[in-house]
Amino acid sequence: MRKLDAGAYLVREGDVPTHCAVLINGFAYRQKVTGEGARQIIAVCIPGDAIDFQNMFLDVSDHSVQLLTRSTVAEIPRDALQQLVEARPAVGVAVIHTTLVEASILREWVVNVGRRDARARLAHILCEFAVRLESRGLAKGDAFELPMTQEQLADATGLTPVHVNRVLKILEAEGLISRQRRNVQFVDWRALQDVGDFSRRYLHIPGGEPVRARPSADA
Amino acid sequence: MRKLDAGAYLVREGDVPTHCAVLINGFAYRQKVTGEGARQIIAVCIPGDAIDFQNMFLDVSDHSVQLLTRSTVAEIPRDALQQLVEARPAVGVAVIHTTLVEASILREWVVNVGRRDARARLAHILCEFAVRLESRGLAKGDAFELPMTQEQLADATGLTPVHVNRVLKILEAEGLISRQRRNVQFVDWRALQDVGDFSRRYLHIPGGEPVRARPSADA
DNA sequence: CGTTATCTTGACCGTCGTCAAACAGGGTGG
DNA sequence: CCACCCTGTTTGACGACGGTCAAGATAACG
Repeated sequence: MRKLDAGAYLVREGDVPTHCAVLINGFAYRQKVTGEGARQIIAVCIPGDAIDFQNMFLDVSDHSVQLLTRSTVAEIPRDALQQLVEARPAVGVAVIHTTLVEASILREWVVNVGRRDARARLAHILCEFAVRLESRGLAKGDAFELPMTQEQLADATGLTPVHVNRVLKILEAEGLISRQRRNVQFVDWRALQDVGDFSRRYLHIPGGEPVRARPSADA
Repeated sequence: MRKLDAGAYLVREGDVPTHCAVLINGFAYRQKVTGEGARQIIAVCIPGDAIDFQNMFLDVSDHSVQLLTRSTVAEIPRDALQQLVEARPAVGVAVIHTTLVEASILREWVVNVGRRDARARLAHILCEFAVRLESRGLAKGDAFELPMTQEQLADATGLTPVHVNRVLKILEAEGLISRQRRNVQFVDWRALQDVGDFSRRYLHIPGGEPVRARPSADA
C-alpha cells in the first residue's frame, strides 16, 4: 500500500515486473510511444482497477503505466497471484472477466480513434469516463472532475492539444457540456451521447440496464 | 467442425452466443460499425485463433466477427468451456494468456491508428501479418497472400480505400514491397519495419528471439 | 462473354496539424 | 504582497495529409 506522486511510473515498457498493482485511489493511464516520439494513451485506469494482469502472465511489458494523479496503490507479488489463480479457478475466471472487459474497451478505442471525427471522439471519451466513474460510485451528479490535461486528452484521442481545445469549446458552445477548469458538467447528456455515438454496451457493466445513465439531465 | 463461406458471420454484435469457435483454417476479422455507418476492423484472426473467448465469459457480444475467406471452424459449447476452465486451472491460465496477447495487439492497433501516418500504418500492419503468419508456420519465404481487399485494409487502418491504394503504390515504388494481386512480397524487410515502426515485442510470441524475423531478405 | 467486385487514377476540398504567441492560474520566493 | 515562473489553456494564420467524388481499367466469376 504505497502512495505515489503524479507522473510516477508503475510499469515501463520493457520491464519484467514482479508485482501486480491495484489502484486504490487516484488515476493512471497506459501509454505507448512511437519511434517518432508521438505518445498514444491506450487506456485510463480508475480507482479499483487492477493494472498489471498483462504483466502477470506475459513476460515483458509492452507498454508503460503512469500515474495521472497522486495515488495509493496496493501491490501483489506476481507469483502469489499466479498461484492463487491456479489454486482457485474462481479467481481465474474473475481475471479473465476483467481482462475481457478491458479488451472490449480497447476495441471501442480503436473504433473511436479510427473512424470518428474529433468532435465525436471527445464526446465519446467524456461519456465513457462518466459512465465508468458512475458505475464505481465515483461521480457525483451530472459532473465530474476530468483527471487529465488537454494534452493527455489529445494523446488519448489521437488528436493535437490545440484541436482538443477547439473542439471542447465547440461542445461547450453547442450546449452539450460546460466546464470550469477540469470540471466537466453534462448540460445535455443525451445529445452528448448522440454526438459521441456512445452506447454503454461495450463497458459490460453488470447490473443490467443503467438505473439511470446519468443521475440527472436526461429525463 | 463446419465449413463456412467468406462473409459468413460467426458472431454478431448484440448476440448472446452459445458456442466458442476456433478457426481451423481460413481468416476472419472482428469489426464494429459506427452510428454513421463507418466500419472499423478491430482485429484479424488467423488459423488457430480462438475467436470467442470474449463471448464465453461476457454476456452479450460487443462486436461482430465475419469470415474473410471460406473457412472451417470448430465450435465448443459455451458451458463446456466454462466448466473446463473451472475444473482445470491450467486451461484458465491458457485462456488468460491468449486474451492478454490479443489485448496487447489491440493496444498496438490503437497506437497505429491514433499516432502513425498512413504509410507507417500500412507498413506496420503488413509486418504484423507477416510475423504472425510466420509464427504459425503459415508464411512461406518472404511473401504471403494478404487475405483482404484494399477496402478491408482501409477499415483496419482507419483510412479510405483510395488512400490505401495510393500508399501501397508508394511502398512499392520505394522498393519496400512488391505485389501481384494480393500477394505481398517483402523486398526490403528491414526498411519496411523501420517505416512501420514495427517491433515484434507486442506480439508476445514465445520462443524468445525470432530465429529470423523473415527467412530471407534481411541479411 | 457479360456482369460485378476490386483496383487505379485524377482533380478538388476539408479537417485537423503546425507554428507561434498571448493569456490564465497557482506555486514559490524575495 | 507582489514579481516571477511554470504548466496549461486559448487563439490565429497557414499548410498538408488524407478524404471525397467520379471515372476508367482490370481482374474474377458465373
